[in-house]
Amino acid sequence: MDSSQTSFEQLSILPRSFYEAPAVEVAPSLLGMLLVRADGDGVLAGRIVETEAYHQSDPASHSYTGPTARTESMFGPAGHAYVYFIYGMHYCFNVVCEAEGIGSAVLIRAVEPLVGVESMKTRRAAARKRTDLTNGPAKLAQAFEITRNKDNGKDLTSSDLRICTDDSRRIEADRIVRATRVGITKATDKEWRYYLRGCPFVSRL
DNA sequence: AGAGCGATTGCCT
DNA sequence: GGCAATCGCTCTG
Repeated sequence: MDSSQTSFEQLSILPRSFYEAPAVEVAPSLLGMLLVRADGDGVLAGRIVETEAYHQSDPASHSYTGPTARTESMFGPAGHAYVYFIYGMHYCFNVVCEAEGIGSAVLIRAVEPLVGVESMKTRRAAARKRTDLTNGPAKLAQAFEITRNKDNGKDLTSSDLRICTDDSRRIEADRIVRATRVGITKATDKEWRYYLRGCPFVSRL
């Protein structure tokens, strides 16, 4: 897709009602939306191209065994961030879904880098190509400087970390691929991963 | 109190 | 394609 045509003056932040739905519905709806970090250091933006849904009834989900100190924000109100630390070195970013008290979220697995690419490169030393900048959950967290301390629990409708819509670019339903999730060992049969067909910024085909 | 593990990544063969 | 890195959280004793 041609990213240079994006007009950031037309962006509007997704309302909380967008997230107050089952994660399996929010996950494909998020494809094509823009993840934006806008703080004192400048603006970073990327188009969401790959997501995964997680739910309380799902053995692969962090919320499966009920709320803990680690997963508290996943049970919080919709439209907030759930950021977790994994493998001793990586952060992953989720958006919380459904009503407060229900452990439901969508993992953002990949975005197409659009704005602040040079800034992202300074944090992603291992990335040799633009497609390696944000094609994985921990990679995009590093590129957008998303950490648990800084961002866990943040309200995505009213903070420096936002998800916006760009109305002119609705994703056609036949461009969305549904597949099994990546990296999990339980409930591997569930097809709760969604990505844009043929998109080079997806973590894995 | 301590062992084991994980919604990953990058380097090596 | 295989595997080490690295540590907070969870579970067990």
